[in-house]
Amino acid sequence: MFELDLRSRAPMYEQLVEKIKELIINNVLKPDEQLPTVRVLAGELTINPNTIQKAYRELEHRGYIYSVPGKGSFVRPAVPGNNAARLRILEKELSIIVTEMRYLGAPPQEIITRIKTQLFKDEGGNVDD
Amino acid sequence: MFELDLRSRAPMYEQLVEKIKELIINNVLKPDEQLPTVRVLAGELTINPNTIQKAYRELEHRGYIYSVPGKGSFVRPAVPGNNAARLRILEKELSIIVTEMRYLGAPPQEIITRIKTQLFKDEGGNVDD
Amino acid sequence: MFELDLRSRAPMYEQLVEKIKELIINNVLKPDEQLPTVRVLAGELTINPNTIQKAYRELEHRGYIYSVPGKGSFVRPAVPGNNAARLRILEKELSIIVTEMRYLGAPPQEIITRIKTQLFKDEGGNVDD
Amino acid sequence: MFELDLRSRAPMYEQLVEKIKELIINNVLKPDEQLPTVRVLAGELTINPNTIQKAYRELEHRGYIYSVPGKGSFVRPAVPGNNAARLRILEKELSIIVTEMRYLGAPPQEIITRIKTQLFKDEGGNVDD
DNA sequence: GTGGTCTAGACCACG
DNA sequence: GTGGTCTAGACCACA
Repeated sequence: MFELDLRSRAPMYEQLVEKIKELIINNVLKPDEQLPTVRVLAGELTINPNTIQKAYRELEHRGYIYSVPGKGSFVRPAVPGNNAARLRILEKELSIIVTEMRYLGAPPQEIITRIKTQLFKDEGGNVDD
Repeated sequence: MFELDLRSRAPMYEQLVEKIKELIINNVLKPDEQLPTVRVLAGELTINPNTIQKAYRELEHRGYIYSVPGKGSFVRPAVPGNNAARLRILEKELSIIVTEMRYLGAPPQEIITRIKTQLFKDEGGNVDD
Repeated sequence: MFELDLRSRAPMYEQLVEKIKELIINNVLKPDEQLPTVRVLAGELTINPNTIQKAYRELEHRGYIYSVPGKGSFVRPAVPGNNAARLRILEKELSIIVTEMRYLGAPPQEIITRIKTQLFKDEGGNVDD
Repeated sequence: MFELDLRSRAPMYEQLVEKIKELIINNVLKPDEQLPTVRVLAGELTINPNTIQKAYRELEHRGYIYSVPGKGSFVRPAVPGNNAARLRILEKELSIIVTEMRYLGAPPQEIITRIKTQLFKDEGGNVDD
């Protein structure tokens, strides 16, 4: 289910957080769906349960999941408000990346097209301006 | 000139690398312009010269500056091409960010407009004089 | 295991880099094999751990090893391709050396034979034209 | 006449030594031909005369030129004996380079061809002594 | 006076 | 116990 890069400089719990966050964002893990338990996931990935625990705690702290003691961890449904702060950060990161791509010689039109494709990819095909 | 976040979990040399890279990309630091010397910058930021040197060395490895022993460190002019690998990484990062922004409820059209404005803001005029 | 020349003008970390690179290239250190830990090697060579770390970091930058924080450093398996730049440098160096050998009076045929023997020594022994 | 790379990490006097050695080896500078005086060369390259001086001293030490006080520096004719030590070093360097090229995926036959071309490139031409 | 190397010793995140 | 970060302070080659 998850593929971790043992060679990566990024700590494993961090990789786990990103992977799960991606699954939630891409709607692979549906709202209120239960995540694998710490023990099960630790068994599948053959890594320390503490590492899973840490990743789940981090995800909870960032608002992507919620834990019910004695039951498990579940995907927290997205709430379209209260994300202003996170969005500001993402906008800044996006801006930095775009600037660097341009600096490295990527054609601006190509960058735009790529973003559009990403934004509208499963919406019905309106990629026009 | 530079502001470092001492509380951040990112190491100081890494923060320095990102800051300087940004200045180069945004053409604040011009090609072949000399960077502050290791000792001067260490003095200004009141951190150890070795930390500055590590940041400069990293920037040199990544191709953004070059160091001439006994003279100083200078901005390496960008060479279009041979950046394919780096661009691929950036494209992936961009994809992930855009997906998350969409998930958090950011209006797609607004994202596009923002990027366009940024990309074409100094389209007509050359940035350096 | 490693012998460093303290009198050499080449910095110790650079000598280490070359030595280890040679061991990897000659398959003495196998792919994914763990290198001695920074502290162990520092102990054996009676030099500062930071010097070892610098060498390891340099090897990582050059793509010969990878480091997993908390686990150790390992030989990165060679990936054919993407080495064009490095190969161009080596070809130029080879050209310069051969030219000097010829200038110093080394018999050309002897040079060829030596290289052939080396290249095909573990391939079946075809040393013919 | 000479092109120095100011960006290179190699010290300028070292670059000078290599460049002049190459000219001698390739017979561009003939035996007993006079080299430019320190002052003239310093003027042409717009670098410090001390740097030229150091390069010439190094070349003399390595046996490629000889200096006549009050007259200038001259190319020392190659003596096909007494080069055994230098040749052994070059053979070792050659061996290392070939091994790395092979490791990086260069076809052995191509390496051989390259060396042969280099060795015999002006075989039929003038070998006057 | 510059960048570069090296040492000695401390602390931290990670698994 | 690992690699990684940072400090404080020393010495060297180079131009």
